[in-house]
Amino acid sequence: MGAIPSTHSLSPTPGTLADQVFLRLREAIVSGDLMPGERILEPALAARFGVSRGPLRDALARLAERHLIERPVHQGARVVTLSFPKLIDLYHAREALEGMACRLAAERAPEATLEALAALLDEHEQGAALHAGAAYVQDEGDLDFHFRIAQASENPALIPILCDQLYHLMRLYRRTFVAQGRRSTTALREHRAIVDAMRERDGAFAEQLMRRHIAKARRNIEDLYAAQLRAVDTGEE
Amino acid sequence: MGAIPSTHSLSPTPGTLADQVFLRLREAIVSGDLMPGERILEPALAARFGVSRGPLRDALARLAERHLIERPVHQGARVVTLSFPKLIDLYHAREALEGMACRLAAERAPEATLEALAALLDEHEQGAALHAGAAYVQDEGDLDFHFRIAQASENPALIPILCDQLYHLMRLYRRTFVAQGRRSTTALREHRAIVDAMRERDGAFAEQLMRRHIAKARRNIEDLYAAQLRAVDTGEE
DNA sequence: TTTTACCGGTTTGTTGACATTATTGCCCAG
DNA sequence: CTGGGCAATAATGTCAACAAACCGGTAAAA
Repeated sequence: MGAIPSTHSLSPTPGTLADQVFLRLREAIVSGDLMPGERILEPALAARFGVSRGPLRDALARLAERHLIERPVHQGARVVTLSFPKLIDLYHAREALEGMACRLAAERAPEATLEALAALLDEHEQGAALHAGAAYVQDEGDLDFHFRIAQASENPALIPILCDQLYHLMRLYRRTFVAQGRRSTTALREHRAIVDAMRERDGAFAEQLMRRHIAKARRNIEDLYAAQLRAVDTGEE
Repeated sequence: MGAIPSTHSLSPTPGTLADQVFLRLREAIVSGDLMPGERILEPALAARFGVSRGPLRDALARLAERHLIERPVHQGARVVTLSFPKLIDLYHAREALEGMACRLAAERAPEATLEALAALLDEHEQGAALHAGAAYVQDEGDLDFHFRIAQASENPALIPILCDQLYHLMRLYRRTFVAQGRRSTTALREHRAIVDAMRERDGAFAEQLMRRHIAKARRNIEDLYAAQLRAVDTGEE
């Protein structure tokens, strides 16, 4: 459920080799198969993917452009290293971009798209009722919701930034900073309010709701992190 | 004055060959040396830059990731084609991102940075008085102002998007859609108001002012474009 | 006359090999 | 025993050559 339907599942010719390597490598990074900070050896990876270093380097150049890897000169490539401040920075960017995406979607998106969004929230509600506490699928569902709103904005300047860059970084961070506990039910309510505003075509209000929603999530993470720091500071380990 | 101080002008080793080709090629595209929509022949460009196709393809992969060129499979690379709707989309993205950058800069940036911003506006005022009507330097100055605010946000998620992606696309569009007439003096006043709010550390207000400033510029362009369309429609040519 | 198939030339995507640079292990001095 | 310098090793950046795919023109067929 969810994930990225960007490639329309064309099996015979998924494009060039470099494209395939790019996709597989990105998935390997985001899914945690390659750990953050881990060194990437070109010969080893090329052999693992069964291609030469040419297409691999092409893919590495693209991934570096999307900040999923870092490539200091003559020192090879490393998976990007994560940090809490960077995660907070990400949330600030999301607040601005997804707020605007929400406004544009509310103003422009066809009725059917907004209906589909509402239907998606129904699914999430049932999913939450069924296997309650399955934080992973909840998180994926949350990202899926935001992902679809970005696409509904129909703004080709916003969509790539959100869907091709920030979205994957978020998935990477979620795997690492597992924190963010029981916010799913209240988050679902906020999602409802956002979609309601969009269906009323109130772009300004929808933007405000989305921004508050993301800011709330950010503050939640900041609090959890601060508490964690305090526990480590005063306590054991 | 102006331009991008990203590379700290290190003459001996400006990095790898691919880096140099990337920078030169980006400049060639943004400066109009390579026209929008123009096909890019790899052997020809490689010869022109005096390198092999390897580093060139590396640079092409990066430029494609930044949406400065398009690379359909097996059909070579073309400089991105411009359109008026895309420009409007850009302005929406800028409104969101630069608004947030402005808020963060107002809250975080050191006092000296804000003073430097005010000083920059003084320069712009004198420049406008001196060679009044030199639209080119005014535009460059305007971009420089926005560029510096992005950096003052100190948010490594926002800065690359604005400074490495949108900024260069803006330069490219300004060369093509030359319109935007006498908005420089009123724009300068708006810049002043923004910096004033920042110096008062009023992040929310600074964000609002920046967003209105960019939205105003967008509407100005939209009006000019609509008028231009009407003239073509009813008139000659 | 228009459409379609073909074919040569060109370009791209890919590969393997070469030179330069960083990293690792080792040896020796302190 | 520890730390610094040095050589061997391995990796990166780059280049030139190969194979598959596209483009244009030509000619045959409807």
